[in-house]
Amino acid sequence: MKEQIENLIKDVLKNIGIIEDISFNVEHPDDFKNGDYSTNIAMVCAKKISKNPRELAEKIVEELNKNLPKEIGKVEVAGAGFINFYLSREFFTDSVNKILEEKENWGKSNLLKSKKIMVEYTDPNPFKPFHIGHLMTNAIGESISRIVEFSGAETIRANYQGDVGPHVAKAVYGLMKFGMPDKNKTVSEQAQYIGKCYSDGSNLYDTDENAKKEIEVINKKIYERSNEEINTIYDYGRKITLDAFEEIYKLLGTKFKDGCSFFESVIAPIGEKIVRENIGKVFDESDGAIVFHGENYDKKLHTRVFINSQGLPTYETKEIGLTVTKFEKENPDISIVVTATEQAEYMKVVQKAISLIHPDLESRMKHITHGMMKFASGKMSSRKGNIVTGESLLHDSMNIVFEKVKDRELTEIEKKEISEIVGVSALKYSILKSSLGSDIVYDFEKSISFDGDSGPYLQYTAVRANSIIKKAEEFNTEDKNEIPNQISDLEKLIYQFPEVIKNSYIHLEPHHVATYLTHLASSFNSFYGNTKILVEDNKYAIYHLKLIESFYQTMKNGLWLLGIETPEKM
RNA sequence: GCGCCCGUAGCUCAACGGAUAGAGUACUUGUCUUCGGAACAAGUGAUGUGGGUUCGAUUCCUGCCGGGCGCACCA
Repeated sequence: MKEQIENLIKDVLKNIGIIEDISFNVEHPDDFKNGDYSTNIAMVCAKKISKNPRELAEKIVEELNKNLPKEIGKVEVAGAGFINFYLSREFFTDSVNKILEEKENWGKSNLLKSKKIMVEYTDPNPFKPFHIGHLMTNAIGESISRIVEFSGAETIRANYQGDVGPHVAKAVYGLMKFGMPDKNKTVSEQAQYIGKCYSDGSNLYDTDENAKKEIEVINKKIYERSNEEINTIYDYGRKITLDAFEEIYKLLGTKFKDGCSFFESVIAPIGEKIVRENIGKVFDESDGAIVFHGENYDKKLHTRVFINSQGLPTYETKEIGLTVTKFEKENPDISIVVTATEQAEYMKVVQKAISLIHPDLESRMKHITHGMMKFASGKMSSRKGNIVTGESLLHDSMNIVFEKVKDRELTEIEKKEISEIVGVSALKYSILKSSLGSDIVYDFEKSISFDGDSGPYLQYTAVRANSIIKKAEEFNTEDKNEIPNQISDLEKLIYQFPEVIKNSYIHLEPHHVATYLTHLASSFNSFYGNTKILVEDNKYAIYHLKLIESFYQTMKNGLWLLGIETPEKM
């Protein structure tokens, strides 16, 4: 529709003798009383041809009115020279029908057709807890994956996990000292125990000289796989913690592509080889280490160490190995990496180094970053008094939802499913509702309050819509097939869904979808609160039901883009 | 010190350079013998600060103030 209006305007400009190539906007005004679309063309042109913008606007409208397509009801001049387009009843009725036809495909586009996009996100480390940062990165990465997928791209979900290095040695040391986890306990409990061994081992490393020495020996043996006992402990701990991550991914709705869970143990030697091959070309020796002088290429970059003076590869080198491996394995058109902002500057340097070795990759690497999660209440401990991890936050959220639905008329299985779906939604929405730039403040109480600006509110609104659709099956709609002349705000919002997704993709910002859905839900609730549908004297019942159904479909598809499921009831 | 990001109602967040800066929450008031009240309707309340560019600036440039992150052998 937007393109159609743009073309109409271009034709008119030609007709009235303005052939200049001028860039102008066609957008949705904030207020529906200013039309469904609006353009600033007259104001942009007026100056160039030194004319009064309002007069020019009048003239353009006069031309437009000569040949108005059926989708446009009327065109008006307003304000300083805006031209406002009001869409017709026919347009809205058609778009409702279109949504009902397209169903789960409603909102999909071909914007990224035949493009392959890899998204790497989450990146937790085996032997360590799944913390809140991982939860954030996962929510954002999953949503971005779904947005590009909906835009027609072949999407590859990838994950990168540090399964070797000092943190692993500390955990293995802890396991040797305090004993292996109880195999009768759940995977999650065993993983928590291993996480505790890591943190205890880490403390000893800092405070106890002997422990430090032992851990360094263990670290070396893990790399070499030279000690039977250590290998057994390592293999078991790695498996348990990875299995625990899988359980979390399942709850969060993430499935990484087979073969695209990359591990540091495999990646590190690949990176090291590349760096060593490029010493003297890209990398230099300095104080016994191999470094990259970023500032030689761009004043805003800095120097980073790629191989330390003991000859060991650093994270920078591994990143090179990872990037090259990704492109060799899947050859994506674009490779997106999602991490916290603290890695922003580091990544710029690494990507510069990579693009010197592989110039063709420069424009295909994208890094998007997000802030940290802070807590409104200041309480950093979970309900059980432990440090809040991503996993504990998730379970606390689900438990609170469970308490809320405890007394409802639902089966135990339904209650459990609902707590999972709604608990995840509360967290994800809190993360995804803001733009990615700065830190977010997480208010635990607010996110599960179910009011207004929350994931559960959106789900609740969808459930209400679904409920009335179900109820309508037993309602006699005969002779209730008139179409109202008046166009509701709900209709004016609903057809914009594909444009919102496009906008979200262009900026790689999921919050546009979240903001839109909240606006949409409030518009639905307003419609619902003011319109009696299943009553005998509603001659518009059939159309109203269609409208509600198209709302439900839009909300469901929109929530999916945020990685949130829509429950049947709650 | 240098670089990157950010300062919007009491609080948490929106606003492709456009119209009267929108929501939620909190507070005040009203609606309803509910097609799921976890609702609807109304009111109060904001662009850190000084310049500049523009027909038009929360948005772009710049000075200052205030926060976050990063700046060589951690990941």
